[in-house]
Amino acid sequence: MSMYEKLADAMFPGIKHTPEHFENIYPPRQLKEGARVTRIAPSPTGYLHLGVLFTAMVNRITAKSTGGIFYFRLEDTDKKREVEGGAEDILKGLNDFGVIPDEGFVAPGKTVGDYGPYQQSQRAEIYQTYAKSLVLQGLAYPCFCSEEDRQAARENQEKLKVRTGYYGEFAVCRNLSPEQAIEKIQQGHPFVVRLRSPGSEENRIVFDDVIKGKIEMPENDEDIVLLKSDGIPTYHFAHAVDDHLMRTTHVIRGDEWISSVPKHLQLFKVLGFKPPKYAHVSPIMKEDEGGKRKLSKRKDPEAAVHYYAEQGYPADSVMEYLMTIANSDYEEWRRRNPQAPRGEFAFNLKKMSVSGALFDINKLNDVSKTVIGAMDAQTVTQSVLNWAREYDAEFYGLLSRDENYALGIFSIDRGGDKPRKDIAKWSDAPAYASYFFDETFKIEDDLPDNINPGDAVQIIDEYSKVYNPDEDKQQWFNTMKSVCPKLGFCPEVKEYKKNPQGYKGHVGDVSTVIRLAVTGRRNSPDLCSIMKLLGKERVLERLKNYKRELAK
RNA sequence: GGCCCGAUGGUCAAGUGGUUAAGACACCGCCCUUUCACGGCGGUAACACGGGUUCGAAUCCCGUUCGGGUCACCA
Repeated sequence: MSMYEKLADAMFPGIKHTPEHFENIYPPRQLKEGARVTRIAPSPTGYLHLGVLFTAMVNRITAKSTGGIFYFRLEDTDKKREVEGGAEDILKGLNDFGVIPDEGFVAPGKTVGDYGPYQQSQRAEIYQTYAKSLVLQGLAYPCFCSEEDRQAARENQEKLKVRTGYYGEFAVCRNLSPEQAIEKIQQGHPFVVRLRSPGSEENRIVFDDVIKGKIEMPENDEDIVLLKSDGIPTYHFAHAVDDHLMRTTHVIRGDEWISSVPKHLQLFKVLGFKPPKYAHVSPIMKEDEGGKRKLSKRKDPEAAVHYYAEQGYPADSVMEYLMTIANSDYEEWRRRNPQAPRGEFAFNLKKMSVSGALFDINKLNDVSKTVIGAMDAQTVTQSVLNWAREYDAEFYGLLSRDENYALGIFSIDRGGDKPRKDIAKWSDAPAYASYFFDETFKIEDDLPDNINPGDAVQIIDEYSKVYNPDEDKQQWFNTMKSVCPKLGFCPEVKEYKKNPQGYKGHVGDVSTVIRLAVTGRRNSPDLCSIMKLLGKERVLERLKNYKRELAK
C-alpha cells in the first residue's frame, strides 16, 4: 500500500466508493443536441432576493428555449448562516413567480429527478469520494493550520507586501509528508482538505464568458479548501462536483463569481471533468447618493420579492419588467405579441447587459400598468380582494361586503380597446376606489377657479331635477347638456371654444361640478358608470351634501 | 492595495470604422376628449476625459478619471 493510500484511508475512513461509482449512477443526460441544462442553486440564508429570482428566470428560459432541463439545488453547506425555513421561502417565491424547476426541489416538500440528492448537506459521501481520489493522486492534502496560524501568516504577508493567501511557500501543510500527516490525524488534530494547486500566478488563463466575452486572468495558485473540517465542501468544490455529476451544461450565476473562475476551471481540470460554459449575470443595482450599488437585502426593501406581494404588484408585472432588463429587445417583441407567453420570446444570453442595470421603479410601474390594463374585471377584482385580505384589512372589509359591487368598481372603463392604466399595483386600489364607499368618501379637490360656488349650487339644483339613473351613457350626457343653456354654460365644447366670452363655461365644467359632488374629485373614470353603480339614493345625497358645503 | 469588468440622454438601452447617434420609461407641449386615464403628434436631453491609429472614431489602441466586483474552513 502506497503512502498516499494510507493517507487517504486515514483521512476518509468511511469512504468505500470510487468516483466511477458515481459516474455510473449519474450518467450523461440523454437530451437532444443543443439542449441546455441549467440550475438555480441558492443557499437558504433568508428570503428570496430579486437578484436570485432574476438569475433563476434567466436560467429557466435558457433551458426551456433549448428543450433542456432547469433544476433547483440547495446549497446548504454553511450551517452557521442557514435560516430556518429559508429553503421553503425561496422555493415558494420562485413558484409564485412561475419560475418552476423541472428537477430537484420543485416545490416545498417535493423533489423530482435522477441526479439527486439535490441538497448538498446530503451529498457528503460524494464530495469525500472525489476528495479522496484527489488525495490518492497527490492532488490534495490535509491542512492542520489553525485560524491563528493563518491569521499570523496573513499579517506576515502584509508586512512582506506580498499577496495574501495559502499558496506556494506559504502553504506550509503542503510540505508535510504523508507520514507526518497521518500521525497528526491519529493524534486527533482537526484538518481541512486543500487542493495542491498545480497553477502558477505567472500563467494566464483565458475563458469565454457567454455574457461578458473573453476574460483573461492569472491562473489560480492557491491551495484552496475543498472540504471544511466538518467534511462539508466549500462552494468551489461542491460546484465542480455537483455541476459535473448533475450534468449542467451552462452555469449562469451572479457576476460576483467571475473572480473565482480560475479556481473552478482548475478544479474541473484536476478532477478530469469537462467544464461547463459560464455566463455571469450583472447584478441589479440601486441608486444611492448619486452612485450605484448592488441592490442590498439590508437597505432596500425592493430587494426582497415579498415586497412586490405586499405592494400588490402582480407576479407577471415583475417578470415582464425583469425580462426587459434581461434582453432589451423584449419590449419591442412584447408590443408586437401582447398575448404570447414569455417562453416564445427568442431569449439570448449573449444579449444580456454587461454592466448592472439600475432598478427603475418608474419602469416597473409602467410595465405593471400595462399588465393590469390587459386584465379583465374579474381578475382585477379577485386580485385586489386577495391582496387586501392579506395587507389592508380595512379596505378588504369594505370591498368584500358586496363582491358584485366590487366587480362593478373595477369594470368601469375596463375591457375596451382603450384600457385605463391608472393602477400599477393593488395597493393603489384603496385610493382609486375610495369614493365608492361612504366610509372613505370625502371631498378631496376644490372647485376649479373658473367656476364660482354660486354657479355650482345652481348646477346642482338644476341637475338634481333632471337626473335619471336609468339613462344610458348617451342619454346621460344629453341630460347633462340640457342644463347648460339656462345656467349660461355652453353645451358644446367646440362652440364654447369659438366664443369663450359668450358663456360662463361649457358642459365639461358642469359635469366637473357633478363629478366633484359625487366622487369628491375633479378627475375620475366615466361618471355615468360611477353614478349608476353608486345608485340614486347615494348620488342625490352627495349632491345635497356638496351643495350644503358650497353654501358655507 | 492586487486582480478582473465596465463607462452612449435622469433611467434602461440600440449601435462593432462613414447613422440626421434608434427605441422605451420619466419629464414638457399640442391634439383627441364632459374630467382623468388611454391613444396620437412633437419637444428637452447622451457617446466620461486626454492622447494616438485612420481620409474618417461612439466604435480600434494607450493613458487618466470615475463606477462595480473580488481577494474566508460564506455562498
